[in-house]
Amino acid sequence: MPQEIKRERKSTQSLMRPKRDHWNEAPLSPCPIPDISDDELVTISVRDLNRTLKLRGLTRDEIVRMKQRRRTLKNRGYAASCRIKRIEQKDELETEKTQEWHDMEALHDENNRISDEVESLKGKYEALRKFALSKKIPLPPEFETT
Amino acid sequence: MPQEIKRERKSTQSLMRPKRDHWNEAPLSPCPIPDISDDELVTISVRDLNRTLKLRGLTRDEIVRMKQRRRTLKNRGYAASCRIKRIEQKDELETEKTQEWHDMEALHDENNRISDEVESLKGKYEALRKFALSKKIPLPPEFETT
DNA sequence: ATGATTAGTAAGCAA
DNA sequence: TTGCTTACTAATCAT
Repeated sequence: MPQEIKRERKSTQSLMRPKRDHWNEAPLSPCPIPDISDDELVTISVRDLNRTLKLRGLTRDEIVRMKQRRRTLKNRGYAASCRIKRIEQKDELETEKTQEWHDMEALHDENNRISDEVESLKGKYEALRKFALSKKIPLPPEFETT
Repeated sequence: MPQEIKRERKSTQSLMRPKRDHWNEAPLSPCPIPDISDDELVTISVRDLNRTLKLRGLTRDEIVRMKQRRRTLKNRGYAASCRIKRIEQKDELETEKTQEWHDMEALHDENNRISDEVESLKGKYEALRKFALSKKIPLPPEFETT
């Protein structure tokens, strides 16, 4: 039973991303030319980088590796900001949630306040009605019910 | 200026594999010993795995690599469920948020309803009071104000 | 040993 | 080419 193999360099139609298998891949190649710090390498413009590489007389292969290293360093930064963005969005959601919770509480309080007012008014109204009745005043029909 | 701090990978040495040109080259020898599928390798118990490996007469180094591959495959699964968990939690937060939004709307409606009731009662009370006054009935002090 | 989580890496997509 | 997002790996931590 053969293992699942290899690395599909050009998976054309697959909607799903191919599973990577690092076991069949080459190890990382170290920075070919120390002399340019990583900070510089990611910061420098493409144009300046090319010029610098030419000036130092690097071979084609070394140039390719420098380019790759640049890409890798950039990717490192992208990944980091992607993670930061993710947790920020999560924090944002949680903040909004607690805010809504507070708003809800306020609405509940307001609700209770108004409900009390309703009760109070009902009592007042009823008291007035009873007072009128006690004075033997015939009330119009709209005041007959509680 | 110091480079950014990179986390040390201690056991790189033992994982070193022969160099291979980056892409488009047949793998020299698949690291894991075929004959045991990845599915089996992650599923099987440690005890059974050890027994199987012994039976097949693998070298110490091969055994170590099989163990490492097992760990790697497990890690792959852990990472996957970690990602799933993350998006599930996000979905959960969003669901709760929309739920709270609906609850808020309901509370607002209820609030308006009760406010209307208050207005209605105030009107009724005032009407009754005016009616009483029109009948020249002296009202007790608690009914004097609106 | 197992499971979870993190940073780093490359693939693939989008602009 | 650049930036972002994803799956995967190894390291690290906790159990």
